Amino acid sequence: MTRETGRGRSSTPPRSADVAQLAGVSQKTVSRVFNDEAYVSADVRRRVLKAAEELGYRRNNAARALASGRTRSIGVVTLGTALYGPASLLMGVERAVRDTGYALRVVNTVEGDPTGIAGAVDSLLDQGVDGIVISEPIDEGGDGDGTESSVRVDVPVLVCGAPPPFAAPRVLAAGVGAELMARTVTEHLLDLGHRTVHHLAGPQRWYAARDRLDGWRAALTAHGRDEPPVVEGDWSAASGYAAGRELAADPDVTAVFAANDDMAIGLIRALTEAGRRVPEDVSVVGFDDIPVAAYVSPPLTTVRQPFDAVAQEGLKRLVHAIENPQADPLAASDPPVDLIVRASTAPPPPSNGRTSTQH
Amino acid sequence: MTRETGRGRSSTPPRSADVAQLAGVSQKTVSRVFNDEAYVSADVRRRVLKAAEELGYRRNNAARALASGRTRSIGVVTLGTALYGPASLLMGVERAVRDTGYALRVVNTVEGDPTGIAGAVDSLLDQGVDGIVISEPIDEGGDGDGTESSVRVDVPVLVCGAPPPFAAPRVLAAGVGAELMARTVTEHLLDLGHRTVHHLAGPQRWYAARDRLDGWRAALTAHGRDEPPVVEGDWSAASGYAAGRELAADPDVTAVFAANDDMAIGLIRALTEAGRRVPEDVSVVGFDDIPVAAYVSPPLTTVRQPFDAVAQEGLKRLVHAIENPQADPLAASDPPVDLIVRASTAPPPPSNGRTSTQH
DNA sequence: TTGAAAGCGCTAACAG
DNA sequence: CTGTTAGCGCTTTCAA
Repeated sequence: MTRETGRGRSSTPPRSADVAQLAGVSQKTVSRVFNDEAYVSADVRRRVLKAAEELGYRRNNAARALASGRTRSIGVVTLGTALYGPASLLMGVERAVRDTGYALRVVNTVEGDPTGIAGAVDSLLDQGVDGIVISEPIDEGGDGDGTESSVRVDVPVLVCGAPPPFAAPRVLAAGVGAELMARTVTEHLLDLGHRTVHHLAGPQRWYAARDRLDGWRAALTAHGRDEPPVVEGDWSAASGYAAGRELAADPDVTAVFAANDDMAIGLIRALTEAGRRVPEDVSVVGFDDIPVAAYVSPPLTTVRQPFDAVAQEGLKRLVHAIENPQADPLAASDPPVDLIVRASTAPPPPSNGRTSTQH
Repeated sequence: MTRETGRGRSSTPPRSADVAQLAGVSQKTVSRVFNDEAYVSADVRRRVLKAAEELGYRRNNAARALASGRTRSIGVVTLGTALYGPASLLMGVERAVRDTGYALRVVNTVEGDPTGIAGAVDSLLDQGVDGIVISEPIDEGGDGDGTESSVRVDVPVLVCGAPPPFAAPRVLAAGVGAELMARTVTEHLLDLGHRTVHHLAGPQRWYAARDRLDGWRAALTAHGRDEPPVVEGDWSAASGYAAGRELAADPDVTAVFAANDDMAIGLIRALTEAGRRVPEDVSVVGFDDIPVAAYVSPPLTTVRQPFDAVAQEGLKRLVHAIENPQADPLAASDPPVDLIVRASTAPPPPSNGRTSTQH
């Protein structure tokens, strides 16, 4: 266990004290230089940097965390799917976290784990993170079973598009704008002259799915239209296909808003197979703008979510909450809506709809 | 800064010493219990656990890392895309890491960062990880510019499907089986009677793209067929579309192997628009089996990569290397191939190919 | 089977 | 502008 006090290839990595010795300053001064603190003369700074370079010094984060009580890391809870939306959001979060200078730790909610998100948060807390992002919250229906209350979360939590899933003292909600987008696509369909719009929803445990449903409902209500029964899928193209077979049988269906592109594509396939043309007989819009959306047949009308912008703003607010525990949280702004009209939407067939533009 | 020595709501979280005091044992004994060390009587263990529970004790990982020199975390370098393949692999890695009991840290290679993967690795090293996974290596062409040599990587590195991108003493290569899969799909096309197979490749900086190209080439060579010029895309459906316009003009093209499904879909659209039917005139196969692959028109023949299996085995080997620095690395096994034949492939049109099955 | 002592490498107060 | 002195909460020896 001998540590060579001088330089030279030792088996253990160099410490700040080694750098200090080589630079002829105190250890604290090395710390100052690496933390960009004020009050270090340019000359000393240079000498320290040079010594550090020479030794190949890098700060020990464990020691930093222990001494300061902060890990400078943020944990994100994901759902462990490669679905385009969640995956894009995760990438946005990564970029945003990196911009803030924090490190990123990732935990999935485990498949069969009954503790779900709470369990994932717990494991993040075990690791010692300064803040938590729940990128794709789902409602685990845990009211009353105690799961929620057992975890004491004392770091700020950012939840993307949902109310707090458990009691934490400092929760920030990041609006992802899904509701407004859903409203917009529904209105796009209404504007084309459709009497009403059907909705192929995502699984309602997901808040992302609920937001879209809410937006759809709001649009119909605002325009005084009938609200047809909701069909619920599971985000998969297969479930969209299944729903499509049902909907194809109903001649009243002239417009469908699917909660994601995958389902929309399955839906279109089922409609087509049933002899209902898209968009001549039935208009379909999706959600997400997955990479192939413009190249399927027909090219899909859809909306694109501003994942990067949402993640960036959310993280700015989270970091603010971390670093200013007492201050009021920063306000959130509404992300922009990006409706992409392609060829899967059109006016309803003349036989079926009055062509009146009822505005 | 007073810390209440007893229990009670203190502002600072409880330490192992607090637990020890409450349980009436030494602090070291608490440590023993939480590390599942031998030589702790059942009675003591019980008491310690109870005290810990009561206090809401959780181990401080920073302190553990500092004292033991291990962070019990693994870092993964990703490319920051939501492409289905990379995203799926990342999710597989997360699951696999969690199974090993390590924590996961994620870093993207930054868009405009010239240091690329080396920079990402460096930042992981800064954070102090025990091992590194490079999930989607690309060739950054950095030979001679010194980028590679400057980083001293002293932890084991697992690279998925590529030779080591830089000199690190302990590098493991995880075969993802892409080459074999590419061979298999190419042979599938040959078996259908196509005289040769064109390849729409991915960007050749990606090793994943090179593997597929190699497999394609190997199949053609093994069967003594002509090797048509390679068209290179960028994974996007748009690039597949562009390539498709080119290929559609060439009547000799009867079968195309696209390096991913997105490009295949773009390609099919271009072919269709040019009047060449898929699969009657041209067969197309993709790669990845993205969620919508079965629902586009025509349903796409493709291969599915065993991301979870690859990640699991890779991580087992990485952890082995971390925990047994001296031992020989574990051997890798070949992942299985899962060819999914759907409706985008068929025998070549009679006008164009001799219908001989040349085996 | 248990405990005491000694750090791990850094930051946080204070002095100068 | 720079240095000194204490810890942060664990794991690691080494004893008992």
